[in-house]
Amino acid sequence: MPGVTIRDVAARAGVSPATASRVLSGHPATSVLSRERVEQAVAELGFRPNAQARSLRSTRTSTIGLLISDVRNPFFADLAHAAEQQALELGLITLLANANESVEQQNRYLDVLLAQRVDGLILVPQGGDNANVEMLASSGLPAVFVDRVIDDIDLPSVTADNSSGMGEAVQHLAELGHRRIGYISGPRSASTGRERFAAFQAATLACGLEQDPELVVFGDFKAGSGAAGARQLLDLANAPTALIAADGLMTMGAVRVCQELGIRIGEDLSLVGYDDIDAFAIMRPALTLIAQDADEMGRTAVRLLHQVIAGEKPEPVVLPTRLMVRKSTGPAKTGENR
Amino acid sequence: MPGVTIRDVAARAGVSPATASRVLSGHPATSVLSRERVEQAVAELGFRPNAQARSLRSTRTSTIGLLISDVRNPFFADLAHAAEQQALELGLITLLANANESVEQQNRYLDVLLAQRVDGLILVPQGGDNANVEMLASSGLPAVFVDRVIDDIDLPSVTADNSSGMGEAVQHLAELGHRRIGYISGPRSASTGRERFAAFQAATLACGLEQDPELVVFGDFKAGSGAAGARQLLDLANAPTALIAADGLMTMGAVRVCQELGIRIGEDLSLVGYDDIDAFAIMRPALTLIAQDADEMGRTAVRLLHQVIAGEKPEPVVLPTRLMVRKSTGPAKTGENR
DNA sequence: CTGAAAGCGCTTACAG
DNA sequence: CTGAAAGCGCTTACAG
Repeated sequence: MPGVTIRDVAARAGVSPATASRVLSGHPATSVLSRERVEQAVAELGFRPNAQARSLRSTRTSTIGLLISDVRNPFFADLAHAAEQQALELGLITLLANANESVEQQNRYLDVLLAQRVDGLILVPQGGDNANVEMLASSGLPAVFVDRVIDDIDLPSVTADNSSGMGEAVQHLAELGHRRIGYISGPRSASTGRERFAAFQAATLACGLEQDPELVVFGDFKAGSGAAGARQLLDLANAPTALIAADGLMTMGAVRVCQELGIRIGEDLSLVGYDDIDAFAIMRPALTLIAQDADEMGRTAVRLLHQVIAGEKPEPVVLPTRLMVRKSTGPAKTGENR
Repeated sequence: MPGVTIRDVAARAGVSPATASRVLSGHPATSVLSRERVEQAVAELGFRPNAQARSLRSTRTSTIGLLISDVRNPFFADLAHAAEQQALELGLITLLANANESVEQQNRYLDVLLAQRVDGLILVPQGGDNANVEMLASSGLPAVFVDRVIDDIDLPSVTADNSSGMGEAVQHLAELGHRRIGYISGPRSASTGRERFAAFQAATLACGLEQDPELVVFGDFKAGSGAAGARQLLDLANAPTALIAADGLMTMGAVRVCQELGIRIGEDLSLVGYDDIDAFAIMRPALTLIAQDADEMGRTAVRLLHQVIAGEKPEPVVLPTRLMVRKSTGPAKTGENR
């Protein structure tokens, strides 16, 4: 393939490069004879069109970028998988990029993806320096937000209702008699971090639970911060009887700490996780959690992007979240805290 | 950005496109004055170089492709993350593609990645139709295999020692008194599937365990097949007292089935998983497993590819695997099988 | 249905 | 240090 160009193909087929190009791109104005000859030449030469040159001319790549915040987070892995399958159905190829929960890295990939001239971009925006995202939005390149959103940037989006599932979770714990609920929050820089936290505060207020600021600790959506947060909350002189973590990885960290500390989840402490991850189903006790549909979110993002590419301006989509009650939540221990 | 080209920048800076290009690409032969002017023009215009055009001319993209077999498999997610970080350190940007354990999809992405003219490619090859991979190998594009390998294709590779960890696992179970070990194998189309299975057979033979073909079932490295396999093995009239699954996802499936069946892992049944996944550490009982270092594998793959790009021909690397004994394995139940 | 020609946006010897 | 010019590999009006 190296060095085989469309002129080689054309020469071998005895046609002009223009005709070869038409055959290759399925243009209707080609004769059967040309088609046969060109196709044979392509096969013989092992010709592989140079996408760079092609899209330089035609300005389409049939490729979309999907910039997620963390491949290692099962939620995003699921989302990416579903998005990619949906894209395939629409004839689009997905190039995945991993921001690794870092704005700097996000911005770097943003540059690359734009430079590669993807036809569109699906973005889980990081918080922080939005200059590049603003540039993206104003560049006219079809783009949509998924999962997270940046407030002042007007792009179609698919997000989850970060409020209802959280509300159900708090109410569930309140009904079990918990008064002091510890909260391991996502970062304030992410819309999901802010919204879930706001929902937590609103719900604890509505249920008349304690509003002690000590009960809230901020993490970064990674496991380490969930572990650190759990440790800090459980070390409190007046420790909470229940914990909610605001994403899957932080939940993992919290579970690990409980195990290290010998705390029996579901008995000594109630724990509500976030995201319906396989690992949470096989844990014993199985984890009560706030579920969102990662697959649907990924598929919807691609569909929205497809509409944007087609020139439409789709409305924002908000997907439901819901509490799945399993075995990690139980009645609050009255009297002493463990 | 749309429409802003290097000539616009040059015009605004009062220099030729050639000079603008030199400044942009850090060519030494530029005056301070030109540099300043061009940089200012770039900033004012929000110019973003077109990577397509650039690499069409220079034939380098500073981009590598990483084609993995399943994003949702934590092993590959970890590997991808580590590879990407290592690539960044070497100034390379990673475009991730997900074959989804399908040759067809792999081949499709292979086409795209080649068409995008990545500077190199890291590939977890699927089994089946190798035509495209052969083409890749003979195309001269720098490429390396990671995790899996295709026998007759001579490409540098980094793999794990699929034999030693498996050997330890079988021996461990034998020492606990297990005579009938069920094995949930990966597909024969993958080198890892074949090698682990061969190691299992060799080890059971060496330990003098039963060689009943009924004890082996073949899956596809996905959770569903692990579940189906476990169910089939546990339904046997003469069911095994221990199970080994050949990858992380199939292990997850097997665990799920045990739980559904009310089988107590570590007591009624010993279970050895594959891959050192977070979920397996927080399970109760914590899972005994065969661990390989996904991070190191990802990093090594990038390093090898980097060498290939530099014109070297690196030796294959084989990383160790090892048994981590935790709580899911115990003495074989004598007498009745549950 | 086909070909000659121009051009997509850059980079790079070649002169100076 | 700089510019004019050619060219990377395609595609696409424009004529015919």
